[in-house]
Amino acid sequence: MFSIGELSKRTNVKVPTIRYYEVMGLMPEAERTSGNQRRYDKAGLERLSFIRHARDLGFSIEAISSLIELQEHPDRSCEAATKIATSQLEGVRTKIKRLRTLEKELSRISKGCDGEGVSEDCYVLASLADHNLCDREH
Amino acid sequence: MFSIGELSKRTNVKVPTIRYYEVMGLMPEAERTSGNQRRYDKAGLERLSFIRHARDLGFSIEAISSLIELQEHPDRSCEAATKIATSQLEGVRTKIKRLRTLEKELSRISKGCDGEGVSEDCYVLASLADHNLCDREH
DNA sequence: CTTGAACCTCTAGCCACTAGAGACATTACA
DNA sequence: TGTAATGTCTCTAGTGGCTAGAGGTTCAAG
Repeated sequence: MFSIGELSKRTNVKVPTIRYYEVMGLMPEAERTSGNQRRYDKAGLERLSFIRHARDLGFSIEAISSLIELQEHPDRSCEAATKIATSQLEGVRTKIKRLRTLEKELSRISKGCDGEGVSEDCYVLASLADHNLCDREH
Repeated sequence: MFSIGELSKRTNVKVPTIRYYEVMGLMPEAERTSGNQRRYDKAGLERLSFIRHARDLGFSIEAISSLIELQEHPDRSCEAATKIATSQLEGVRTKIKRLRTLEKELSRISKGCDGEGVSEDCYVLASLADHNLCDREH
């Protein structure tokens, strides 16, 4: 049995965040000492590691909620869990695509100003002011 | 002179968002009709297009604030504006890197379950539970 | 038994909006 | 000119995923 601070150290999740996960229903309500402090065991540690890992991979609290429910009702869980993971993957790929477009545009804009000294007409500002100067949609 | 709704249509920025930009100091306080409704002219339209475009490129409200200030004091604005754009570009590149790592990991995890039928041990859930199953850090 | 660190609950703040309530203004048409 | 529909006004509160701080209690070491 260990305290919330111990749990925090072992998982690299901050103390208030652990309490937040409890409020959100991701962490079960912890056992308490006579003085009302939370105590955790191995199960708590594993649960929090799971949450942490999933958050690191960008899963929302809601998605993690579903995944935890699936863990607890293992019939058919695999299919459903894969679906959640796949949709997460799709989201990530979409974000990457979008960011790549932004990257191209921003690097074009940033480079515009650099060397040559038409100093009273900033290319960065001009580009932002006029979408027509852009190479592509974003 | 046109209304906030007109401006909204022309820029694809929602009406409450325009008001929000005014509160945040990105949009100047608009002229008002005798009945207290906002009226805009070409300058307002251009300003909002600028903001919209910058937001689309992921600039924060704060960064846009700085860019607008630079627009209004054009001495040395180019250098400073380029700095802001470059830092934005850096941020975007960092995000892309991170997301690529996630993508690899998620696609590995999602594929784990698909075909073969070890149905009582879901690979998605197992992977999330145990970071050691991961290929790399994230 | 005392001290100091860790813990408790509660509230508010972050960003960039978005939604909704309830009241007033404008506009199109009869 | 009357009226009805639509647009606009301000204000407050909610979103997600935490984070910070106040003010108080409990625990563990010496």
